[in-house]
Amino acid sequence: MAKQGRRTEVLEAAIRLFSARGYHGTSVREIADALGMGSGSIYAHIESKEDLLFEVVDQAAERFVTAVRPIAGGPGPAAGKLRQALIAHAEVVAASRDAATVFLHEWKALSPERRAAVAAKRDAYEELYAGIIRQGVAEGRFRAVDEKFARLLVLSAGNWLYEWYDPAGPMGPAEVAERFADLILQGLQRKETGRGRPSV
Amino acid sequence: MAKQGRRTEVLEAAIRLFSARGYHGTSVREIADALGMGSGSIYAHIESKEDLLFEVVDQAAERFVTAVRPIAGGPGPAAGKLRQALIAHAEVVAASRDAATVFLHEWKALSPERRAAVAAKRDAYEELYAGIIRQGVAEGRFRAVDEKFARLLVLSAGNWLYEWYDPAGPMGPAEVAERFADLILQGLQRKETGRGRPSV
DNA sequence: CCTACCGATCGGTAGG
DNA sequence: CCTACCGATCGGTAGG
Repeated sequence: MAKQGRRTEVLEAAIRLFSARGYHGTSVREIADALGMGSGSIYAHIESKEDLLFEVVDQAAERFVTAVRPIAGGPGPAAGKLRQALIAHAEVVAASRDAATVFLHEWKALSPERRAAVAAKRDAYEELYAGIIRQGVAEGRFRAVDEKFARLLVLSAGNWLYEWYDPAGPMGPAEVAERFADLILQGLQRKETGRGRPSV
Repeated sequence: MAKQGRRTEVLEAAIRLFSARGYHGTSVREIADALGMGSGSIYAHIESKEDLLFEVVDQAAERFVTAVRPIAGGPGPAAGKLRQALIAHAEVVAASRDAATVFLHEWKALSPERRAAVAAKRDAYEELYAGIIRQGVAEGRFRAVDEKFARLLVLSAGNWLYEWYDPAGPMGPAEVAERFADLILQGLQRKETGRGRPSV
């Protein structure tokens, strides 16, 4: 418990520092300093700096997949699933914003094999959204849009959250997600404007 | 011309390397190597590594603002401007993807003063989109959505482009931008589905 | 633009 | 978890 707890503290310090300064911009000494340790002592808890990065990135990827998978595979119409998936995504960002930042920003610093492992998880995550969109089109509730672009629009909004969302701010993650979901589902343009084709 | 051309080569090498490995992950020696120079010789062209980063980031920011400002300030309905702005944005990414990556990824590595200068340009850029959206709402062509979220949705799609868009791929930047614009303007959901409120 | 070099810092190890 | 230390590499400078 003590050793396990200390290891968690090392992870948490790494998340904070990697998020703020980047992987290459953070030294092992800085992580050790944050815990009041000597710079060599940290190797009692980790094997290498890159192991630490992988653990942070992989855990973050896992959190997203775990949160959204049951929604995508669950019952109900696609629009509701899309809304719930976005809420779940935003909640993960709100709860682990620094880890999400490291996941999205620093995976390139991993070795090729580990990068591939993370890419596989990210692909699996994106496929959850693709499935929801295909379902909506198949149900006839969504327009027959290109699935790839609909998925990219949703993921762009979700993935960009870490850049601007402040968990300490006035708006909760669910509220933020609902607004994006409304916009994505209903569009920016008024429906009754113009007759037939949209004005531009 | 010779010296000026060489300096441009230094910038271009820095863009490529900063984009691929990050600012802190790239050494001055690697940039010099890419140009077949000794590691000290690069200081005949630049004053410091951070100066180099600032120049790359600032130039990229300038490209986006320059491309979109005339559209936002020009004539015509908001929907058309939004479409044109997204196309212009995608064209900048297509033409300078690595520079856009450095701009969006590495600005945190700048000194506080320079970071503030870049943030000001980024804010000005975002304001261009805010203006277009306000215009659309004022015209009655856009739904009375929260301007902030509409702007964030557009910018998220645009800013995430550098992560997945391949300029060498089959789809041109204008085509990509048009698809996003259609989705954002019209929404994912069919209009005639359900009566009254959307199904979820 | 080169050669030669600077002090500082890097990730990591040894031995306790 | 500490102290002491390793070779390698860092950004940058001097003198030509």
